Amino acid sequence: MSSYKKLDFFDRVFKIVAKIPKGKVTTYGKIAEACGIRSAARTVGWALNSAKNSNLPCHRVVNRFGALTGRVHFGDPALMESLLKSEGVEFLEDGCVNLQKHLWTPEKSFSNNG
DNA sequence: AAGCTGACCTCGC
DNA sequence: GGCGAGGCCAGCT
Repeated sequence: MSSYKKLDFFDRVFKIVAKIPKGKVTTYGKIAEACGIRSAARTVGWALNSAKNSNLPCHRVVNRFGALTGRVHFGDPALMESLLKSEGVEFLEDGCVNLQKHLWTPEKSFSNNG
């Protein structure tokens, strides 16, 4: 079943990111893995690049360190912090998100053509 | 049309 | 355990 359209993976990311619960954050790898391809972690980021044009909560997506890498696309890192903090997400001295508390794992339930 | 780049992660030595 | 290279997909030049 590896004959699915390529764009399918791309869309897959949008659906997952769109399903991220408020006050939670996930990582690119988790999304990529949920899509079925953990190696496509960077593609997930690229997907968000186009997703930033949508209403997807891109700010809830961070790297495995919890650092807000997409700050460049948001304009300012404080903006993402403000958004996340507003949702109740805690930050560490390093400026990273408390993944151990807010780390959310995407569900692959929808992967069943749902 | 071909090649490089991009918000990353995982594997190999 | 640390460093280096590979992988995935799409967009831009």
